[in-house]
Amino acid sequence: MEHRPKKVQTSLVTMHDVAKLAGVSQSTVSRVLNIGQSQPLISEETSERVMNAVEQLGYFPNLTARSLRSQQSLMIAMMVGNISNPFYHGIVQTVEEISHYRGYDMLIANGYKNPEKELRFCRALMRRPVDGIIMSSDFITDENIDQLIKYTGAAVVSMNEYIKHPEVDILLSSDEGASYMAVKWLIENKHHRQVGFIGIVDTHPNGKLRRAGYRRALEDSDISARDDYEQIGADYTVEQGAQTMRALMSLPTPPTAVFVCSDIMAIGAINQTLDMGFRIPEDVAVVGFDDIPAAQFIRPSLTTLAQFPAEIGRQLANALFERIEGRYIGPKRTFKVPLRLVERQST
Amino acid sequence: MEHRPKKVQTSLVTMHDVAKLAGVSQSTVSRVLNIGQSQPLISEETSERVMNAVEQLGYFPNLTARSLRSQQSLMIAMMVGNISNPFYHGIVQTVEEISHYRGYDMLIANGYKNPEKELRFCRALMRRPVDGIIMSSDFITDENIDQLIKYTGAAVVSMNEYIKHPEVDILLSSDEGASYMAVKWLIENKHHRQVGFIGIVDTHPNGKLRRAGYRRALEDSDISARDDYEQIGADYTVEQGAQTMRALMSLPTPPTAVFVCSDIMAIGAINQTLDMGFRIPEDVAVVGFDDIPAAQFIRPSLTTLAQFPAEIGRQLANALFERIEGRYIGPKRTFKVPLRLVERQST
DNA sequence: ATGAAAGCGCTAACAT
DNA sequence: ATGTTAGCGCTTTCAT
Repeated sequence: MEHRPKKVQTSLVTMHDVAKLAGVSQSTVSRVLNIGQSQPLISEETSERVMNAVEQLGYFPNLTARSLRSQQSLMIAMMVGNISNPFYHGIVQTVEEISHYRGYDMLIANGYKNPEKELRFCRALMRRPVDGIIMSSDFITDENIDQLIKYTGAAVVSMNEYIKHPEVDILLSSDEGASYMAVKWLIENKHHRQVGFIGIVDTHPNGKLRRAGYRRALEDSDISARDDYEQIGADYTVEQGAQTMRALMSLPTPPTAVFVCSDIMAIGAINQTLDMGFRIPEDVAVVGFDDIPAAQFIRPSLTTLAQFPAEIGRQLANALFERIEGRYIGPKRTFKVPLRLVERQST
Repeated sequence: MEHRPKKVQTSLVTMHDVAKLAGVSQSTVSRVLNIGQSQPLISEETSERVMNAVEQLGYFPNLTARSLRSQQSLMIAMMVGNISNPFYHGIVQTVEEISHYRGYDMLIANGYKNPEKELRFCRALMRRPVDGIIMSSDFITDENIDQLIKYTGAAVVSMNEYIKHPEVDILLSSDEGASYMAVKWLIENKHHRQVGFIGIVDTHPNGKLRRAGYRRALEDSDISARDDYEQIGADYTVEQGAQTMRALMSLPTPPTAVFVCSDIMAIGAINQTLDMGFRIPEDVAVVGFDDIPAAQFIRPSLTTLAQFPAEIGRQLANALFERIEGRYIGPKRTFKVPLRLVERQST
């Protein structure tokens, strides 16, 4: 932080240079360049002279100056949980595409389920106001968001149900419904009656929903839930998947199908099952959740609930830009994106 | 782009407000806040009064204004090939961490091997100057970079050998050396003499290096290269891996080991081999390149050459900040990061 | 040690 | 239709 050399350099060519070359005033140059925004009209001729000068000098407008003056940054910020989680890839890509299309750049940060990092993100945006914010957070509070909105005027969209701020749109995957669908499908289309479940501790909000869907599907099919068919892992890891599956398959009457609330755990479960000498799907069918890339690579490939990342990204970006551009002004909206079952070899 | 509502809102609290509350001039507030940078000294008392006012008003410095004035953005930009490529995850994370630590935010974009997108990235940075740029590009030319540097004064670091600009540091993985090491290891430690190779068309620069390493290892071991042992895929896909492996294993004397220049292809190759009734590693050993997450998940798990993403990120960020902060001023430097062989079940 | 003032490059209200 | 002018919030001379 110390030795920062003072850059004397400043923009090589400014509106002033363009104006001089074109023989007009600087504000005329601004008008020509920002045409269409309820500006007074510009004569064909000046407009052309200006554009020529722009071309000739290789002029680029300075967005920093523009932002300072117009209180509009042409930037959006996005915080994801962890960019190495494949779930975010399609979302980030779609948001990026839409943002670029609209002329916005994208600032990005990882939250890492770390309160410090998440707060740092907020603080960064208090100092460098952006026009819109998309976040997937675990610790950011409604008050943090409120401060952000009040101070910077940014539009905010969240991917987390726990955010209740009245001006923040929420976008969710329908985890409960998708789980219900998958389990129902195992029962009705694949004729399983002994369906096990591998979940995740309740501190993880999605875990609860996915388990709820599983239970509802059993109930709806008049299958009584068995405690020993519900295994709960400590975290989303291959090892936890293997361990919980071992418990399940060591039961006197092991399930004939298992719904696993995450692909990573499902992969651990599959490898464990094969190691124990069972066949998949003949002895036991396995369904995962997320459709990570590896789901197609493993053998047997994994039947799983796939997100629609592009759709999620599209809805996030749309909701955000509706607010940024003033096409929607109003209270919190909640959007749900469905999932689809991708049938592969494990069922 | 049309309906943008005019934000009248401006920073809620500015240096002026702080100054007024503290009973000092605005420039004094600035001095207090930017202490240490060859500023004249400030009296204990004023300093304290100012800090109190800052606290009391909840003041945040406006980085946009600061940037405009100081010609320093406290932002770095990073372009990766494709954020869904796991290769970049650790790199991005490390760069982010170091940047945040130094007080910089990170703008990000995907190049997608698309000339348009890559150019868009450059154009965006001409308008919104950042202090440093890290890029992994395929089409950006030395002239593009030169323009960027001349116009914005940004420091630039590249992950691509083809960039020859005299002020751009280059960071490379030692693909040739790593390939050599892996093949040599197959020959010497695993006693293979018939080692096949699955590569990628020469338009992909890494492909060339990985093949070169393979050939050099054979030569060094006095094994004559066989044309039919070298299969070249059209792209990095599971399908191409399977197809090329089928060709290899259909040979009258198939290789007893195959070095595949990418994990994705290696996974295709493994599944194909198993489908053909061969055992791995008993009939044929397989080594991949990259160590993507799925390499651990598949069965048999994949022996592969692993990048050191954190190390790559660290070196990229260090080189960049050395230039940004003026701790290094001078010509292009080239850094190499080694890889390591991760032995798993496929060998 | 502190204040006054200039100006970074731009937009927009106000003139003409 | 175009020019003049006043800032946006900050850093940094230049005074004192």
